[in-house]
Amino acid sequence: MPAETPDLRVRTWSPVCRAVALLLGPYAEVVLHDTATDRVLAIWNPMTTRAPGDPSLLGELDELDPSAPDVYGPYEKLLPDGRRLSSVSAVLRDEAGRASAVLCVNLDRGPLEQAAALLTNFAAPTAPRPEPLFERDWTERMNDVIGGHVRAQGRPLERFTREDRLAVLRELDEAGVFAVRRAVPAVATALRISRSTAYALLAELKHPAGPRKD
Amino acid sequence: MPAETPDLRVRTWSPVCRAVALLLGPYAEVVLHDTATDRVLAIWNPMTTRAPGDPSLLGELDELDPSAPDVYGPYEKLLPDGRRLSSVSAVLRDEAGRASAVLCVNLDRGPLEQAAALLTNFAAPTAPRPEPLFERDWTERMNDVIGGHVRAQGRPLERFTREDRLAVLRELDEAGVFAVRRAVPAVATALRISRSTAYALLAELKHPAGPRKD
DNA sequence: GTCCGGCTCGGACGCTTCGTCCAGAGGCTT
DNA sequence: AAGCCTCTGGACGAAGCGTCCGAGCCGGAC
Repeated sequence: MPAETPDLRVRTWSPVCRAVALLLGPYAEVVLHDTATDRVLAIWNPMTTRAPGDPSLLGELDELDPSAPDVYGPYEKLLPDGRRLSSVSAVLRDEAGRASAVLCVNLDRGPLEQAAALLTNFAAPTAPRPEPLFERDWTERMNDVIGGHVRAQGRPLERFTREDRLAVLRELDEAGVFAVRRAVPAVATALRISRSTAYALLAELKHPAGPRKD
Repeated sequence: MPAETPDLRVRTWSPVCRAVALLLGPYAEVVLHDTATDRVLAIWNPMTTRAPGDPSLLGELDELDPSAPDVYGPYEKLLPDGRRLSSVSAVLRDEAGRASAVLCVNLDRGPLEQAAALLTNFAAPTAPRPEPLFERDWTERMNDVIGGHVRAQGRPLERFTREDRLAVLRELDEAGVFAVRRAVPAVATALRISRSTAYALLAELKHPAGPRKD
């Protein structure tokens, strides 16, 4: 993606990144992270709006521990718009063996799962869903709830109605998500609304005597 | 399948049976049962060795009950060779409205399930999640952890040593409890220590190069 | 077109909570 | 007694929280 960058790491790994991005078509993004600054170095085929320079948000990969593995995953990630990703990460090292970057490949499993669901549901006996839905941290829960509504409404996040957002916030509130620090701004961002609007909608939930009319 | 039969029912329903058998390819069989004799009237695309005249083996469909539905299923059937079928049945009636035959369509779900498994397993996550983080009412969790240590140490809360408190705080921290608003003062109270001490101990956890000496 | 009501937005404000620091008060051992 | 360690309440700046306001952006009514 970047025209020409003076960064040696980008020049070194760019070909393989481009190749992977090309192979996995539109359903995978490839991200190169800077371990030192914890920011995005370069990104190919981005699925979100992340751009070089943005914070990476990937936890510390403990590259100081020599016994730590170089490759992680595949593990699951959830996007606010409901897409489910399979992600792998690799620690990239320079000639001296020092970790200098982290490569992440995020594959959208949505289309595959959709096809699989189509097949399993085709003429299937009406059976209860074996979905355990185990515990995750609140950020995952948030993406889960939002994604669930996206799928349920069949609407992309940008075309959510006011009621959709209210429903999402109600569910998250009942799940106790807003007891967590910094949860409100995070949810607002994920919902693509401003912090102000988020608080306004939340107030409306506790305060049904709002300006709403039916 | 049958060449020409004098049976009115077979002549009546044969076209739709042939059509369904054709549509569902090699993976479905269509069977027409005689309700009176409980025997196979005709069969298209058979998956087993059943032939016209064989006993139907289909359970009582209770066609005497006028409130019983006309269509059953889809329900699951198992074949001796392990194939899993999805089956639907329909009660067929003559002009007078009397049940005269039962149509069964048996679809082999095996190939579909195989394909579905292939898709779901493609690039599926194998690692759980690196984050064990928070969920469930944290106040309950807190009491749980503290109570566990009290029992494990056999010491009442007032006689806890510094290390005991450190251990409790470490466990709660790893459980992500302190991501919750107002959690630190609450834990401090529960541990019978001051807010200051709680923060001091927490700082010591993150900063093992503290004033501690051993 | 103009107006208007509803909604969202960013920015700003005051208040609460967070996390740190410090001086003092015990309680150990020596 | 002194020295050392730890806990404590109080105080502080920084950060986060929640509310409010004026400005823009529609979409419908006129």
